[in-house]
Amino acid sequence: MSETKHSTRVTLSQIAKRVGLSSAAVSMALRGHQRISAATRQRVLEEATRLGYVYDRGAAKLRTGQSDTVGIIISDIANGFFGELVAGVDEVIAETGMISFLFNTRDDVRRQESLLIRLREQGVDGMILCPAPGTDPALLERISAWGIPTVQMLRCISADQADYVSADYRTGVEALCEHLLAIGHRRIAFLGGCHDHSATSQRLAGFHGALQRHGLAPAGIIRCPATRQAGRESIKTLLATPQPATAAICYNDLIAFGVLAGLRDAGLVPGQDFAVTGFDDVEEAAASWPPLTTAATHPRDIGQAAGRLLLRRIATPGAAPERLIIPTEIIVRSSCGAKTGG
Amino acid sequence: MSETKHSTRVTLSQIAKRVGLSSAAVSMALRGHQRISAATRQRVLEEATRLGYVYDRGAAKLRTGQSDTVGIIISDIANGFFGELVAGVDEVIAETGMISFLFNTRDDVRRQESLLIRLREQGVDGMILCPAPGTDPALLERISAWGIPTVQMLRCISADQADYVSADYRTGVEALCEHLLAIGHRRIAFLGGCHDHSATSQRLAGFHGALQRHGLAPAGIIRCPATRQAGRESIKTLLATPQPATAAICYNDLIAFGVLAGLRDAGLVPGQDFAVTGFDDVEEAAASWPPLTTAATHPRDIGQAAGRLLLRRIATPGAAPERLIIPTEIIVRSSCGAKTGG
DNA sequence: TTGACATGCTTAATCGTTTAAGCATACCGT
DNA sequence: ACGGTATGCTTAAACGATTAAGCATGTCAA
Repeated sequence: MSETKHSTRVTLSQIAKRVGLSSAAVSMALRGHQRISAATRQRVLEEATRLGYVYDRGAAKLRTGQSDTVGIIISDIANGFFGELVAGVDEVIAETGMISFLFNTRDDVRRQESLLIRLREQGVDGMILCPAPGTDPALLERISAWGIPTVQMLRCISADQADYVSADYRTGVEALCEHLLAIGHRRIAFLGGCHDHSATSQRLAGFHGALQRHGLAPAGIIRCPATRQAGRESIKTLLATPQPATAAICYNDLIAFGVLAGLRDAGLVPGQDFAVTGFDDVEEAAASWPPLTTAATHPRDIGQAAGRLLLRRIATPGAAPERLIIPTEIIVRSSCGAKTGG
Repeated sequence: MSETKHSTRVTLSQIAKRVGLSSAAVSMALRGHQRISAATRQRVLEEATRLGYVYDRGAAKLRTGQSDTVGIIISDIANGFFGELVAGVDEVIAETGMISFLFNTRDDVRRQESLLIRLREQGVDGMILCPAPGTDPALLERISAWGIPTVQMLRCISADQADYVSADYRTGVEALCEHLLAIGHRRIAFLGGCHDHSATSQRLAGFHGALQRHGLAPAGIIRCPATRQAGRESIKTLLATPQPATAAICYNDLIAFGVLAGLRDAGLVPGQDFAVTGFDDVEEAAASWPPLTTAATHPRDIGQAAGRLLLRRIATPGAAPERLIIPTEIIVRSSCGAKTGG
């Protein structure tokens, strides 16, 4: 309760002195090395807790080269979707006794760059990266030259050079589009995805694919940031066109929520006068007004998969890059509600 | 481009060898020590980048005892409110060249405990802690014995033992309650706050204070987790009571959103048949349906304040604990809309 | 009795950086 | 010419852990 002295760390050799051993023996005892007798081990453990010993991971890392630490770099913690994602990664990582540090680029490439440098200096054993839009295509080469095992998550710079885990954006958007077509819509727009990255282009591929199969053209593609506010403004722009769309497929749920608000601003009833779909199925989607038709992306599963892939990569750095696409399911709610006709 | 060798780190002494200096001189040169000539410094810098030198923070920490690292422990990254909060902390911390590691307890005390231990082993220079409900009251004593400067954020175990930054929950709820009273409500309930911690009790104090001033009693207090879903269910429980309330003050915006949905489930029009207020003013509050009356808590400001307080604490560990309460402002929107009468 | 081998430890080196102390050399005023 | 001081480095010892190699013992089979 009062034995600990401030400002001076308890070390292995202090324990060693008290129990009459070498610090090497103490180190082995604490880690359960089999060449140390059970009795000795017991004495060491007791003395360690008595003195208030704290393992110095920095010192250990210097010697072993392993930090038991991985970095997770994501673009936006404020987006609830990422909360689940990170929780998924963390479950898997924590199980092995490693710990995951979380960092937020806010989709700023410069910030991403400085975080990467910092992680490298810290000597993490691996990284999970959700690359910011505008990331230098050569980044993966650079990272691989650094020798840090890395998994790309949600967005990929190149799936040939590093592992990659994501949701099946293409098929998800395709299914949403098919649904809108099935209930009679012919003028469908796509909203969102302000930067070019894989997560955007895959969605657009699904969008175009579905339309082409029906011999239709997009009724508008408006790029905007993935925020509520941007969605709210985009829908106004869309409605101001000569022959406005009757339905919009949004980049994600956040934008869709904005669109719902924007429609009400314009005096329209979402789901009745205009159909809206989102993407991700965040918690709010079921409770919004009207409830949102969307594609569920299972962020926790994606996170877990990314974590497992990273662990595998750390264990066997040489293996060929893997690519894991987690299926999505569309969930029909009333935001795409009644068929509106043409 | 191809000079770097894998698996073998470039060190100070390698640079030293190439430029014909001691590793000590190289260390000083890289850090801009004034006793090293400009010419030497230049040569060292060039050789360092040529060899692809990477600073080893672990090794430096071992020697200096400083990690230039702080830990932020929060309860729920999935809550958008925390995103801003963390961004605020980070701005202030990053400015000094330090870096902040983010961790998520998910309001689990056991997880919080293991994170704290891990941060201690990592040797962070300081922590910002948003304690999980049910945290041992003796925790602050323990941490202070560890000698790690710590700032409590949003929730406090004890404001006498460590710095504390928070929003003015009491006054905020009081103002919301006064507003509801002013527009005619007499039966007002409080929803949310499932665990006992300061952030809950302060809100309840504001609630009771305002009611008592008008000689009224609460029309119900329902405890529930701070989630949309919980809000949606709580309002049903509330409406099922004999003489149901006509207005509800919710613990935070998330719960309020749930309540809005729950009211619609019950066939009521929120803001017209029943008044609802939230807390925090998250982005969604302005765009929800109906827009939410709430108290703005300025999470970014709180984060910045916490960051600054931590820096001060690291600089002067001996100073008396500070307590900083950031004011809130109520924002009236239509969710508490028309006076409903009694 | 002897060699082989297992057991339970110790010794000493090492990871990469920082820093106090020391040591030349040059420069300056007197 | 001489003490004093500033400049620009070097030497060597840390920081706290891990680990390869070594060294006493004890045990056991032949």
